[in-house]
Amino acid sequence: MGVAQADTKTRILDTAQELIQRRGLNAMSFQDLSDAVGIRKASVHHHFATKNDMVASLLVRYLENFDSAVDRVMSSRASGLNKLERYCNLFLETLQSGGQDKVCLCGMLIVEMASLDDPSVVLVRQFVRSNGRRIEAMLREGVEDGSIAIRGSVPGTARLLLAALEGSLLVARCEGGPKQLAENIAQLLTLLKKH
Amino acid sequence: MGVAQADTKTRILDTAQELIQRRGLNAMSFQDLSDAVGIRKASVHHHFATKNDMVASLLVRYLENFDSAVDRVMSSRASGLNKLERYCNLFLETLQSGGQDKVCLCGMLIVEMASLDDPSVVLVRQFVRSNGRRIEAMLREGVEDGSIAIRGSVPGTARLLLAALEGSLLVARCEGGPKQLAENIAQLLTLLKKH
DNA sequence: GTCTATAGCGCGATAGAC
DNA sequence: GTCTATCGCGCTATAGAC
Repeated sequence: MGVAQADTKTRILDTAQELIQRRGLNAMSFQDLSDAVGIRKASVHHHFATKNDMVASLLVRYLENFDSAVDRVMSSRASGLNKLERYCNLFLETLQSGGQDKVCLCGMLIVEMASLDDPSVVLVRQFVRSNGRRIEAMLREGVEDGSIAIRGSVPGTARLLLAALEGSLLVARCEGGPKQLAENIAQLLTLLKKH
Repeated sequence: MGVAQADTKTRILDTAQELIQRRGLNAMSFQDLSDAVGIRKASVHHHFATKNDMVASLLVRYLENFDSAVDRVMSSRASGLNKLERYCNLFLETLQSGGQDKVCLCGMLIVEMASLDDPSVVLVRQFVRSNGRRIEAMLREGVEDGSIAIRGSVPGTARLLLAALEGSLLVARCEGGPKQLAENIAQLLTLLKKH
């Protein structure tokens, strides 16, 4: 068998994710997917009956992958601050992976939330809540191990941090690119570091 | 003459801004505008030949209005921190004005930048650069008058602040609403306040 | 400045052969 | 699982009467 090519369903999802993160949900069509994957539009519909089904599948996969990546960061032996730094770098990888100009899939879909149907809306909200909670956990660890000093509440700081990361992804792609995002992350960590 | 109704062009722009901030550029059509304003689609085209012309006009007006609002904030006699607080509240007003669920027009258009043509792209970039510079000015004032203490560079802090505001607008509309945004702003100011 | 009417296209989605 | 073909709709944009 040798190295198998990713199955069609996966290739469709990969392409869809790339296009949505770059252009947005409403600027991506089944025709775009069909062109990129190299099959016909009707064949795309065979794998995903409707556009909303596709987005929902995409979100499930994205949340799983992101969660796994965060698991890996959190299960390391590093300090709270160090874990947080590696968590922030997940967003940097998002911007850089594939081509450029990508934002967080959920950041994009929050903006286009009015175009989403029921299952997808819930999943986007879940991403925000889940990441908020995990940032909280890292902050608490950092406070306990002495690597982080926060002003204000832990949940408040966590929510601000997530918002700052999503916003930095946005702004970076119109001014400064990955280098700008890296600077924003460094600045964020400076604010949290215990001096 | 009494109280004149806003002219048609203005009413079209008002509606377009509302719809774009709520749903996105690609989810707003000339038909939507025509329905909301109460004239026919062709009449909308009389005022704005193409969609891109309309977005460009909208951005020019938005940048002017936002700049004026920032002028008013900056020309007051308040401390640097106080000015910054009032500046942040401009974003809170954005979310609350009209209906709800609105994000910054430029935040929305950064996300949909791939769908923009030349004049509009430049204007969105200009918004980011201009606001970055003005936040820098307020930070410097605050450092001088002793109301603000920053860690890291002034330009770095300014860029992070703008990104955090844009991101907070996004996240707030999917979790927590205006109350959440207000909390994020309070948290931001806490980080900057000299203790 | 507003209207009716329509061109021309791309979209999401479906039917049915292979 | 992929294909050809097509439906029905909404979109941006234009032509031309009033």
